[in-house]
Amino acid sequence: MNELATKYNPQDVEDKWYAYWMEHDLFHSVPDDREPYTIVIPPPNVTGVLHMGHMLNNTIQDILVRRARMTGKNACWVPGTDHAAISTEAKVVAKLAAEGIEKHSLSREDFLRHAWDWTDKYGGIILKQLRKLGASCDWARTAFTMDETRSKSVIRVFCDLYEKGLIYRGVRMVNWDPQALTALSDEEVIYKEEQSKLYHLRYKVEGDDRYIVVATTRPETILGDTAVCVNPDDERYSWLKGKKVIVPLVGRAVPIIMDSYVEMEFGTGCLKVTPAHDVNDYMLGDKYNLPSIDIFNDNGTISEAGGMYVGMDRFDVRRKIMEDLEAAGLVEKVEDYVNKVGHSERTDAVIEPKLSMQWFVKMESLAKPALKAVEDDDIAFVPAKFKNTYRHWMSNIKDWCISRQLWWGHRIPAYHLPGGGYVVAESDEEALVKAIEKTGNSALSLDDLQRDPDCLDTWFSSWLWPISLFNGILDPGNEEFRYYYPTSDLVTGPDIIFFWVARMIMAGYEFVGDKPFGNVYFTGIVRDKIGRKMSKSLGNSPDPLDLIEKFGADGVRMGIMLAAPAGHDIMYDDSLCEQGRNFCNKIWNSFRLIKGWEVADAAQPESSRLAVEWFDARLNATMAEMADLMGKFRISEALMALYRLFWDEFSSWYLEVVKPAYGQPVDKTTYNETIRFFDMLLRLLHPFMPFITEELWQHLAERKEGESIMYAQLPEPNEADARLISDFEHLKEVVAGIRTVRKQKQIPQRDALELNVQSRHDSRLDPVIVKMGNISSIVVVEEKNPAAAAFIVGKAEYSIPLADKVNVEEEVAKLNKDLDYYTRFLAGVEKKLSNEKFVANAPEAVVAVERKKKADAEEKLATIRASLAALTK
RNA sequence: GGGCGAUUAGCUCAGCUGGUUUAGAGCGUCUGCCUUACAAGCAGAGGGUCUGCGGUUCGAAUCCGUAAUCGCCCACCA
Repeated sequence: MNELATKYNPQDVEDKWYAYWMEHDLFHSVPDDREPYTIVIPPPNVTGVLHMGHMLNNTIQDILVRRARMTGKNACWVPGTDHAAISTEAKVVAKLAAEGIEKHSLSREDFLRHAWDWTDKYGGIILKQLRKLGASCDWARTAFTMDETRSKSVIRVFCDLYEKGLIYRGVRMVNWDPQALTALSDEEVIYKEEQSKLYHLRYKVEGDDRYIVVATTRPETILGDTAVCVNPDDERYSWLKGKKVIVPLVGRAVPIIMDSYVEMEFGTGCLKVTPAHDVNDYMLGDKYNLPSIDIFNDNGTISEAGGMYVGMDRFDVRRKIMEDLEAAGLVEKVEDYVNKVGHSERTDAVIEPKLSMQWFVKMESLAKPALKAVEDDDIAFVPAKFKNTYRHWMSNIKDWCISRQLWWGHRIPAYHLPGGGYVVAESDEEALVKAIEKTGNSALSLDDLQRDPDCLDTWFSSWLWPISLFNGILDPGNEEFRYYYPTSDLVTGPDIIFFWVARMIMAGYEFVGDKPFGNVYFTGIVRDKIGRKMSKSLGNSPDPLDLIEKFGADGVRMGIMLAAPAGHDIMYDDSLCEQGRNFCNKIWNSFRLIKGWEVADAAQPESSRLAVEWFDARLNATMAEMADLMGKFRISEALMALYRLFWDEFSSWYLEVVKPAYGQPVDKTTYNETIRFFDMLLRLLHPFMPFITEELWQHLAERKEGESIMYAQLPEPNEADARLISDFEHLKEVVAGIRTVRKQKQIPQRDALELNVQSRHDSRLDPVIVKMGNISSIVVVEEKNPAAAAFIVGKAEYSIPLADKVNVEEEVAKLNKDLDYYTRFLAGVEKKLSNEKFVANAPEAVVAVERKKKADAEEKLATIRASLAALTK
């Protein structure tokens, strides 16, 4: 088998095994008697490409799913994509624009045809990329938020909520994206701190030669001013009561209103009121019945209503109007000012608050059971700290603006009637029936009904995902839904806790009456080495596919997982992947070693028998530790435990002990046990590193066609012999001591040495010491041989007689160092024990530990003193 | 403005209800080694007054208070 390359080459195996798994349909799940384990993928944007965040997220899901499969569960990981209304529509609009086609020069139907073409062309690339990663998704179940079942589910839910009175339509101040030309929900607005200016403008008082100064960050909106507001308690302005001021440049006289909303300390204490373009001003306008002048077109240019600068962009106007105000002597001063500006999450355009007719969902009643479920840990958040964030949002929840002025998405199933009013229905036919019923006009035809032009927020389909994937909205009694729902774990980023997680929980209780999942694992955000978020614009995000090419999928998975505790951001660096790749190589070479052995019908050496016994215990201990850690979603710690088991215990110790001398065969018993261990290690590794483990597992024994490590089971660990494990730890130190002596005295490994030992309690593992240290014999001595190099392990002193090679002074110095250390250590323990309060108050067990420490230290000191005496007599 | 979280070795992090021989791991660093599985490796070594200050306690990285720094979330001061 040593014709195998000395280096593992992932490219030779990855695609091969993925194809094998697919060919044998190993990812597919159907309901059966086993316990289900279900994960639904957070659907990536249909036209997106894989980035580091997906990489982390999907690696975790694959680990959970593969492990579940290997512990006897019926694991089902459902993949799919999201239509991503705004961002997909934006991409299509941009593509059309590049071809010289304006969106609105097309009919809705033609535009949608282009959008579907685009989706067919670029859609699902990301799912193909996930295969490179090894994702064991049940591809036969691949869904799309705009496929038939999901679309019908969305419409059904809309109608249901409408019937329940939880959906309403009305004119409200909403977040307007002037680039995407649509309303957004509050969650889709990202506030960014920006360096801007605070402009102090002079408003002349009507019929007076005085003026007042108003501070604003948005001078262009004076075109829509319909009042100026001051605090009623502000004595500086009490003289203004009942007066009017003239809006600069515009020349409109507007009233002074007085409201305690205005902070006297801020700016000049005078607030200009533009009800159409600011949420608070809207509130004031409402309260004081002010006119509202909408000065913007939908695209952010000045409208006719603005009266000046018509057609100019809002930011150009800001510059221009300041010039004009300056020229007119109406600018008091301009200050630097840092404020927060809302940007569209999808297009990054600066949000414009805008009054418009939109559809909303009343959230309060939906939030109640969803909040309780998380409070009660019926749905567990990992890490739990996100409960705080969730609680806060849920208990201050606002109505959800669900309409978007887009064409790409689920069209709102509302039909406007000729004489005003509307009906909501799941189909055109039903709408007509309802319309006739409502109007009493039996002559109505479909042509008389105007379907509402708006689409629904993307998240209005995503929040149904765990339900609609199993057709639980349209057919809640179906077998699959009853089997797979509620799903087990959800793995996602904390950035979509409100967008998605919270809403799925609400949907679960509202539409099914049960939670959508049991645990939510929040991943960290992948950052670069210096802590910056990975982003396209910074160019600091590696392409995951390049990494897979370079380090292998297993190496990348391993590397990224080593650094990823739940909820902690991860600092990505290529060295992590290198570590993963190196580990693959280590596994590969261990395999080469074992497969290179010749097997003989010989007696098993005692050292090998002991090593087998020990490693069996070690393996079981780690299996138990991993099960515990995985149960707590401490995945990276479980992986680290396994990494160390394989590398430090199995490769560095077990294999070195049982490895036959060069050219010698290995006995059959040891060989079989070694294969058994390797098989079990591969199983443990498989969820983390699916490809290399499949490759080696297939080589390890004859396998039937279609057989796979994917379904090799992980047994419950046995009770591990803790005593044997700790004895072996002692042994490792002894061997290390021998190695140190060899190194210091420049004695090659091939020269056998005698080992002396004093005050030792156990000789059970001596054959292993003999083999690992190349020891000719272990001799128990009463007194230290002065011509021997010594070292202490635990309470025992070991020494290697070396005659002339030993420098007595050095040995004495070494012993004195130990003497000093343990003397001080003993002093510390004695101090504790002589403290009456400690002995009186500390638990008995703790005191006993200290007494044991004291006794051990005294015994050790006695040994050291005796050796020193022997050396210096 | 409110809240939450963090601060432990050069880096990334464990350290769970205070008491595991005077704080652990991985990576990196340094020193030897091309030893017949693996230099993507092997054998070793060094490295921390647990962010500062105060408190509680027989005992504090761990609990409390406080300050600083960083991060995140929420909020209608233009």
